[in-house]
Amino acid sequence: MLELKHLRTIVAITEYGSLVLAAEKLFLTQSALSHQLKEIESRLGVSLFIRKSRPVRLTAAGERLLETARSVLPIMTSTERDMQRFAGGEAGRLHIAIECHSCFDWLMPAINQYRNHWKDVEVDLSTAFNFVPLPALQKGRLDVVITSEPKPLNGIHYEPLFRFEILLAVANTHPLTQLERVPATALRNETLITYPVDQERLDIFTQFLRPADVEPLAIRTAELTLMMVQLVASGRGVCALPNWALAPYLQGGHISAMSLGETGLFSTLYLAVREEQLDTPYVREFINIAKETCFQNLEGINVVATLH
Amino acid sequence: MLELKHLRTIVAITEYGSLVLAAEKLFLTQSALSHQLKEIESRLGVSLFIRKSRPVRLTAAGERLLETARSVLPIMTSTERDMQRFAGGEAGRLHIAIECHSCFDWLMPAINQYRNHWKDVEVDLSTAFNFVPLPALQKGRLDVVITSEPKPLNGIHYEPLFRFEILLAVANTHPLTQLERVPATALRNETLITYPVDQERLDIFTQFLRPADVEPLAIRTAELTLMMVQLVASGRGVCALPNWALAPYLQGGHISAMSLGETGLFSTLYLAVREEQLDTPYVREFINIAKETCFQNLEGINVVATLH
DNA sequence: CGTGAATATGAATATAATTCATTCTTTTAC
DNA sequence: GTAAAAGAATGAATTATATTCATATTCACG
Repeated sequence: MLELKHLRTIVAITEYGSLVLAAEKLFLTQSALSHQLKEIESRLGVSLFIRKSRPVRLTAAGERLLETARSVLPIMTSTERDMQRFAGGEAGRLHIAIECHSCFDWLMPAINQYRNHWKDVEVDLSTAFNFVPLPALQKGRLDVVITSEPKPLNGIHYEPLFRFEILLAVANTHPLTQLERVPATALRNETLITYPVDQERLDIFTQFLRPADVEPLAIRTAELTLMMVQLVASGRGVCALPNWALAPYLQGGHISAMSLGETGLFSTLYLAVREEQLDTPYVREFINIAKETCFQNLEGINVVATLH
Repeated sequence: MLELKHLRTIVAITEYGSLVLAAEKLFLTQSALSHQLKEIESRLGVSLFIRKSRPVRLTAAGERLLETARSVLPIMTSTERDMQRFAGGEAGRLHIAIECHSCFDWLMPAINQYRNHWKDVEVDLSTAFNFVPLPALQKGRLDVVITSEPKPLNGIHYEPLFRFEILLAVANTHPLTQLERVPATALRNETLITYPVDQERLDIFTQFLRPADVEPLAIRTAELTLMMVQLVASGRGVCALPNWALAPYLQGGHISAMSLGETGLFSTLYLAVREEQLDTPYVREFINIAKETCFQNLEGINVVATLH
């Protein structure tokens, strides 16, 4: 019934005091305004202006409508401004999911830095361990997925972040430290400590143990990298971790990192986004910051990583 | 650009989860809604819903728009409800002007009583002594005028309230109290006390002194009836007042009230409104309450009034 | 991978808004 | 008080916008 058009009309007429002037400001003819006013007055069953006087004056009902206009129109203006932000890619939603558990370590600082510059972007990070993140990305429930398995999917773009080696962490006192490289078979006698996620998602299984048809002696899980490292240090098992996740703990001297297999077990981390979002400024910028942060975190790590 | 229609659409779609259902609730076809949505999305340059999923889900921009809808639509609803009140004559404006100075005495209680039952009517009382009230009534700047001169005017209805006598108040000790009735000429030797308004508006001049071509010895003014009475009581002049205004002061025994001229000076008080408003409930009711209040105030006064 | 339900699309139609040309009303200035 | 000027209202014609109908396309789910 009532439309914003009418509110704008009411405001213009009261502000300029005549239909002629108001019409001009609204880029309409006086006739259009007169028709419009007549129409809404008859629909509402009230008269809004007293035209017998110049400048035209509001009736009581008109005053009430003006009051509404004054509270509603600014809201609409600011809404439209926000829409422009969304349209211009300055504002948006960034629901991020990580498949790779240790990614927290470098992603959190990246997100914090990003937030400082993109206040109008609603960032949300979920550890997507109980749903499949890539279809969710496709359907728009997610906006960014950090993954090491770039399954080709319609409309999904994978941005490579960095290549890293998955190393086996063992206690310094462990007999395995005597070897140059660790073969899959060596794990038959070890307790393997992993994050509490599906084995499908762990490269150590999919890329290393399964191809060699090896099962470790036992498997136990830990939530945090630190916990895993402590378990390893106290000789209760071994664990496979990305070089960059392991690096800080190697200084302590309690654990060693060793390459897996003949060639080492390597993987690449990708940042997946929908192709349509690739040129959106706020997404583009997130990708840039993510990459930068990776480089900073990886500086000097490769050296450590190849040590054991 | 944005219209309320769009806000209503957003709300309906999020509420019902599909265009089909939402369209039904909005009394539109699914096609209409799809076109509308597409249109506004392209105008804003953002997409508002993700249609690839069922139920359809809001994008970040859509969320923002929904937030606006939730704050704006209730305002509009309550505005429309108020418009209905205005249309139904339950709400309105009652700017009242009194030409007759002593009318305060009975009008104030009337207004107070009226206000209790008509909360949505904005009542305003102005003592219109520096502008001509009837043209203002015609043009809608006023809504009610209390006057004793029912000048026939286009579109103005005069509702008679009551007939009253204008009496001359004199001190009990005054020689005039010896006369049966006071002729105009008797005022040649008197100081006449009046309200501080134009003589045109005072019946004592227009109906009594001027026709007899008499000017009083002196004229002085007082704002309030009480002050006039006190001046009269202390012998500093005489004054002409409506019988009902004078009545309360006659008990005191310091002043007397006397008829003017051979037949007495009578006048009728009218309540003037615009004809178009005559059937509006809130105006009609004001007229009724005004009349009732008059009757109550006048009960028993006629007796006193004819005394001196 | 097919089926049913939902959404999108294009052309036709219906509705609503706007303009043009003119008349009626109010204000102002003489 | 009246005429001129400015503003507002009106009606018909026009234009723009919204809606529908018929149909194609897409998506969810088995």
